[in-house]
Amino acid sequence: MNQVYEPLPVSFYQKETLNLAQSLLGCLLVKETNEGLTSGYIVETEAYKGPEDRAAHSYRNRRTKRTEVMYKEAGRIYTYQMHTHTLFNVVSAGIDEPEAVLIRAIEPNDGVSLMEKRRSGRKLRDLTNGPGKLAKALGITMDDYGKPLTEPPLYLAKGYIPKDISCGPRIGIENSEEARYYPWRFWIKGNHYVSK
DNA sequence: GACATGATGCACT
DNA sequence: GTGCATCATGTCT
Repeated sequence: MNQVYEPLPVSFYQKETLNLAQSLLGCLLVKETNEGLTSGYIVETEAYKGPEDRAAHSYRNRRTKRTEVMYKEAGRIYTYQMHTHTLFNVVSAGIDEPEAVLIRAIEPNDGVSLMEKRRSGRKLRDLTNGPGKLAKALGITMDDYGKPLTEPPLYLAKGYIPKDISCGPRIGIENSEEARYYPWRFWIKGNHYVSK
């Protein structure tokens, strides 16, 4: 299949994690598979900041097989399994700085019918408005773990500049004590496809 | 090897 | 709003 979008360069990812989490909003997330090309504009993200962030997998520098890619350079893919779902993160910060940005929701763009098929015929709005949902809709799996986001089959491309960004506490980390209140979740204000 | 846990989603009330 | 399926991963033994 021909590549129809130009991947963003690695320099795009080389910024402070909270900054990157906001910069990702409006970018086009593209996945190419044998079944076809699917894409969506990122509308919701969450930043996870390394050793001091109680909610991060890399809290207290916990370096395991799962978190290993977080210690690599920015712009790599960090996927992991949660219950029966795959969640997709963008690795941020420098070498040995285990930070990442979770992509929580996208706005469907290309390949909507394929995404509907992968999501058992659910309606447009329910296709990609959650981290597990968008991974399934785009066909993101653990096979993508550790690969660079700067080339197919999974990459980011230029999208649009969001008009207005909101922030608030992250979702689903109630057991993370003080970290549960950090306003490190970002979304495009008023967007129809934000998860909550 | 055994066991506890969860950055979720879905069905149900 | 509440309950729970379900399994990879991490930790302890």
